[in-house]
Amino acid sequence: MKIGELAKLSGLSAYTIRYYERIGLLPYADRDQSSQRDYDASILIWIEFLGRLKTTGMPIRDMLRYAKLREAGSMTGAERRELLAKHRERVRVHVAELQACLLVLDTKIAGYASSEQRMKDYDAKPARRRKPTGTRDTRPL
Amino acid sequence: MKIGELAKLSGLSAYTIRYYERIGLLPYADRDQSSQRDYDASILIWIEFLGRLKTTGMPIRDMLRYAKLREAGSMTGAERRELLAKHRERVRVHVAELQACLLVLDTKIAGYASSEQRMKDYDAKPARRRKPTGTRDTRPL
DNA sequence: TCTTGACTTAGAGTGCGCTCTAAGAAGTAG
DNA sequence: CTACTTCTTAGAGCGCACTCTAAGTCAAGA
Repeated sequence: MKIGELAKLSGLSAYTIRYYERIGLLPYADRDQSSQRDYDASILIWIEFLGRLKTTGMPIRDMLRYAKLREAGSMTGAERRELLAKHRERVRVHVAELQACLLVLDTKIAGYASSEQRMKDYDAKPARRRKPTGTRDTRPL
Repeated sequence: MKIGELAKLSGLSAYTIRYYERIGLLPYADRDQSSQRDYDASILIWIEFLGRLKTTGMPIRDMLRYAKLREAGSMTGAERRELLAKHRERVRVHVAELQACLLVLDTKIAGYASSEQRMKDYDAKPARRRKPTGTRDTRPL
């Protein structure tokens, strides 16, 4: 498989694939007789995993550390496990933060929605409006 | 409140506060007689909200759009609501992705843990080892 | 044969979000 | 008064992760 095809299958650009190889995130690829990269489909699994690390916000330098350990062989399993476990905890914390932010967003959006509702009420019957009693002020920021 | 104190209370650096003002994310602050910024505590609520937008991955240009709408007054409520609602959906999608990634990480970490266990077993009784039967190969990537 | 298009390399450029520098003014403690 | 800290500005610099350019090689199709 040439770099263009790998790009399509992996979702990375050919630029990015070469960049990843340059920095060591992807292993040096075999070249064909005209020194073009020739990939085995198995690389896709690794790229997919890198994508998950990236999605979860791992910086490239940490992925690189993982990649180096992986290349170093099976003796590095404990260290890799530790690296991933620490990362997992960070991701969990981040997910919890995001969920808290989602609650705030929900509240704010609901506030805007009720503002709009009050606007519509006002437009529909401007002479009949009265001080709201049971409804607290939900004017958004 | 001067910029240094606001920096402490908000968690932003004074550099960042000035930068945010420069680009329009924070309103132009009143200056005292010696032209130093003098803040009202109410700005903290806005900064906190910006922080949530940032945590959830909103780019500054979108925060800026929201800030401009906010400054433009209450007529922009519907547009702000829409902006936040779209953002909320993106965040929800992202959270779901992260949770999927967490499952993969869990599996991988469990794989390393069982590798280590097998290593220990091997070290403990190297003469008694046998082909695993009920246990599938959990060698991690 | 000619052209098209995908590939190669080293290295420059981009966009984001800060982060810091330089030079100077003003308030505060000893 | 002196020294120290905190502030002011405009603008330069940085780290990250790409993204692209330039100049050239190579193989396949009209």
